Amino acid sequence: MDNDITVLLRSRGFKVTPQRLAIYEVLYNSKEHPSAEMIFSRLQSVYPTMSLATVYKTIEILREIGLVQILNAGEDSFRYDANTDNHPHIRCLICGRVDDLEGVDSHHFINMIAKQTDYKITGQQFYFYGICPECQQKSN
Amino acid sequence: MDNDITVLLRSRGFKVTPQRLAIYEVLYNSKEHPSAEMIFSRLQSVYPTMSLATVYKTIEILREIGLVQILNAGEDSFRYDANTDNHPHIRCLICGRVDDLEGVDSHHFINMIAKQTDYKITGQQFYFYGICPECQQKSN
DNA sequence: GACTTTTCGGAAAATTATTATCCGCTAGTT
DNA sequence: AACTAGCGGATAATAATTTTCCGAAAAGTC
Ligand SMILES: [Mn+2]
Ligand SMILES: [Mn+2]
Ligand SMILES: [Zn+2]
Ligand SMILES: [Zn+2]
Repeated sequence: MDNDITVLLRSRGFKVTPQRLAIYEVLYNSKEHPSAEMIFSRLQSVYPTMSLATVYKTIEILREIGLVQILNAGEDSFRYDANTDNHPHIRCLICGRVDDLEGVDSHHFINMIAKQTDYKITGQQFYFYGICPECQQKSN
Repeated sequence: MDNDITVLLRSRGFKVTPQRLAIYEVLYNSKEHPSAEMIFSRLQSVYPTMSLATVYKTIEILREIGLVQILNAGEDSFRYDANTDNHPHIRCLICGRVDDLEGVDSHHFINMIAKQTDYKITGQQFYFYGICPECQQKSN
């Protein structure tokens, strides 16, 4: 994985830097769809001088080379995901966590839509919201 | 319709003003899911002194009383819709227009998701992107 | 390894959609 | 007509993201 990103960056004319590797590693090892701020603070101890702008600039490069996707879960900031497969997400309206919706096959639904529109569909995002298991328990 | 909103506003303790009626009317008579800025400039000629802040404040009230829904089509600003049914939207990546996807039945898909997650689902947004018929023609 | 070129990271300022504040004014009630 | 809670407009504030600028670091060349 560390090799994948190194090769990819270089082949696309981007330099390989510790910051870029570190930011990707946070995303790659996380299932919580961190925001720029979350990535930034997670790396504070390792890279105390890192700028938030570096996080944003790096994410844009990672998106460009196809290593991350940008999620808009209806919050005031974006979330980022190293899983670039198009998969649906769900956000808890109480604690704010954003999770994957596992094991969902959207193909049938998407094909149905494609047949009913004159648009040429190139992508889609499905966002659900609700209450996560933990928050359901707490409210009982 | 003009009566509906008047009654609704008053019954919820909001005053009925020309600006509020005008903003709702723009949304009600539009199929293009205008942003705050679009609503604002459409009303410039009729209400030259209207503030953009008034548009935002009014939209929030309209949302609160259930007359509009807020759409996040992945742009840098929100879109607003007087059709408060939960229905999918599609945005053209070339010209930027946001359209309804008509005649789509999402119930089966949503029920399938609901069965596969431990979340209690309370809502969802389906957002597609692609190329609209007009832009497809132009690129030929 | 030294030299050169190109791109980068960090700090700071800029941008921009949206929200908050403040105050004279208006809608709705009596 | 008078009263008052809520409003509209101007303006400032907020906050996520983007841009700018420059010394520094990475990759290519010898
Ligand atoms: Mn995900
Ligand atoms: Mn719509
Ligand atoms: Zn929760
Ligand atoms: Zn188009």
